[in-house]
Amino acid sequence: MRKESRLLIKEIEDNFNSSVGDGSKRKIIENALKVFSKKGLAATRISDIALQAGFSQGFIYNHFKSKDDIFIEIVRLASSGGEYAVKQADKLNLCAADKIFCLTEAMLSEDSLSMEHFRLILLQATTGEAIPEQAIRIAKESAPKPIQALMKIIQEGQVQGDIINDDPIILAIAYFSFIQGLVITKLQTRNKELFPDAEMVLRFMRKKPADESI
Amino acid sequence: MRKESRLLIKEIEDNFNSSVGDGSKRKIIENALKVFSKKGLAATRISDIALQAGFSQGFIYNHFKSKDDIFIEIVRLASSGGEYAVKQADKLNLCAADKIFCLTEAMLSEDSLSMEHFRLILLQATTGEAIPEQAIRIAKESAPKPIQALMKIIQEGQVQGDIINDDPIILAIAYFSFIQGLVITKLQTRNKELFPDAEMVLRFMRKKPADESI
DNA sequence: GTCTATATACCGATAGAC
DNA sequence: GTCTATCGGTATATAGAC
Repeated sequence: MRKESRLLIKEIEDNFNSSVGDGSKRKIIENALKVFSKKGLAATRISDIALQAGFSQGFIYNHFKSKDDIFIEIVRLASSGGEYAVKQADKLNLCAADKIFCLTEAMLSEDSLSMEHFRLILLQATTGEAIPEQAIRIAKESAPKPIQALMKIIQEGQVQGDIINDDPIILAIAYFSFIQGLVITKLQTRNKELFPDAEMVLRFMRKKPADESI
Repeated sequence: MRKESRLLIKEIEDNFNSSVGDGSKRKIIENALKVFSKKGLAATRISDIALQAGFSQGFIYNHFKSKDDIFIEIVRLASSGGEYAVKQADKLNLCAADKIFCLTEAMLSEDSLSMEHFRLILLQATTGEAIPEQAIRIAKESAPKPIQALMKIIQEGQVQGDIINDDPIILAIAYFSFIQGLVITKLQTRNKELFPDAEMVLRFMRKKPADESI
């Protein structure tokens, strides 16, 4: 993995850590994130979260009004995370194609745990119907932002001649769909060897397969 | 869309229709499929299914032992569907790359409704934890089958010189991940114009971008 | 600040009517 | 074959103890 990718991962995790607050509330959110991403909103019990966080069931209600309330808070966090990752990638001192390469390595990395959970939460928030109205609204409103940010990098890459001259929006949508699917697959199989790398992923938008030495 | 893709869609839908049985039980399954794929197992109420199917709540229990029982039945149907689609694509009288092209068009088509729902159900069955043990087992056991079937076509394409000489398993995994992600994106946005086509999707495994006229 | 105990409501499943 | 009524279990959220 490139050193810039590692930097990116660290920045993403740091951003998560600083967004999530402190004290008991932080503990609740961190653990709720894990449980929600595994079981989904409807199937997780407040007692699951409490147990995982090391508190009693009733204690959760000192910090949150309801289960939905916790979920909405997490969706809010997750919604800002995606855009942040792309923006940080854009700040790297690399050509556009390499910025996207590092973003991809970061997003597919085993170490981007918060990223992985976030994508699952947003998945639930946008595909499910048994989700608080407010969570759906937040997720839908923020969905275009990472796409917009990536579009900008893609256009830069098209000018530089590394990226295919298709509609940048469609390329960006294809990109995040691919990443989404890969994260899900990784979660399902937990097989680290038989897994596509960033090089393969980016081939669908690269003009020349660059140099086929992997 | 190619005519072979339309044929494929028809075969997939027919296969679904003939697998699902008849009478009231069929009505329950068809409607449970819709509700489950939207809300997830935990969040759907038996009454949701009953309402959607036009029956009373208690009537469901004349045909199924429990809510889990319905879900397991659907997972069973979904599990056979994916492999069937790939096998049918393989029977098309085309070169390997074109078989995969048609498979892709079929899977991304608006008309492959059963396919879309199936993927969502399998997604739940493999990523969720609050899922009946039997459903997880069925889903996990069947997961490698479409991959195996696609691998065979990919290898054929590599011999024919149309597909990149990467590990066929990894290419197949990447392919289904991509499709999975795209189906989810399509469901989230419902925007038919700004959407990648089969040509773009397949670029990551094509040796030559063939002829770049789209 | 944290836990225990409880009320309130809801849902899955059953039993029995038509 | 289909529906209505109901029981029992379980989870959320509250209230009050320590």
